[in-house]
Amino acid sequence: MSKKYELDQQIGHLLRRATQRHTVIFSSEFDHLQLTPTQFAALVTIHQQEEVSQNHLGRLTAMDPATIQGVVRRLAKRGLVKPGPDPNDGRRSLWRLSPRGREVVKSAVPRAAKISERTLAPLSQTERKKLLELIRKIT
Amino acid sequence: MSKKYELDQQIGHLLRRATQRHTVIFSSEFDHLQLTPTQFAALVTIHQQEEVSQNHLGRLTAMDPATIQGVVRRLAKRGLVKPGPDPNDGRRSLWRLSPRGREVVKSAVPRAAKISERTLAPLSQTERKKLLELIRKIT
DNA sequence: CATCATTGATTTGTATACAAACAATCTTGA
DNA sequence: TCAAGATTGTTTGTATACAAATCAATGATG
Repeated sequence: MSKKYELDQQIGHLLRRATQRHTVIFSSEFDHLQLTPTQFAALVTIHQQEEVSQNHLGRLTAMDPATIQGVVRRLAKRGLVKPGPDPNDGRRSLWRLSPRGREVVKSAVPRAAKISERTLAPLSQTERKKLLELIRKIT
Repeated sequence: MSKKYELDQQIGHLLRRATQRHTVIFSSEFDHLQLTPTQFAALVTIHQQEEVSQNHLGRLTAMDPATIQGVVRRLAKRGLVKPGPDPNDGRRSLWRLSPRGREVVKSAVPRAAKISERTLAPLSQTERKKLLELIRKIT
């Protein structure tokens, strides 16, 4: 006797639904800054690295070369990041935050914490810890 | 003293990473059928409903009207689903599986179970249950 | 040092994902 | 019954996401 296939019990579907809810929360907090989750991830990571090549940035933020290319291009168009040459490697461009980019990161980080908080709001402190631990294991 | 902002400790980033890994597993199992996760979700749901309108299908699978439109259109182009008129509502089209669509679902469901299994492989049985329970809570 | 594999970045094509605006149709309430 | 509001589905535009092909530049190896 085969069990019925239930979408709501499949990890893939649940991941998708949870991501959707998180995205809604993210947009509501970042509405004024007009930043997407991936754009924010890229900005914060450039901030932490000071200076980083495009593909390396992609690896640090889990985006493939084609994806990070688009993200960086849009951030550059808005003047939040600036490219510079790599004296040791003619293929690379090294990306840095512009002054405006630094401002944005500064005002964004506290909001980002709030987003994680709101996303995990249905859970107790113990459950939050457990969830992060378990998700990390299947990553 | 402010703690450093760590991408790897944010629920949003972890959800994204876990989804990426799941997608890779999904693709490897469904390579021969050339089905995406959302396409499969739509097919299974039509199968369970026998007959369903486009927007309702979208709600059942957590896709907005614009997204489900594209998914259904691609499935229809491949002859896996067929539209019919709704005698009670001139706006609706009622979608059903084609014979070929039923075959695909039949061969796909066991593979889908395997995908969930592989995705959760790093976890014990207890942990799997716990993870599904916790993710469901933040959905 | 010449060759060949590797890496960095871009481009094209396909597939979600969703906001916003729209036309057609249906439902409801005064 | 009829006007107002809601629902169904489409279209446009923007933003991931990734495969695959390509080109330029670097690195490794004999």
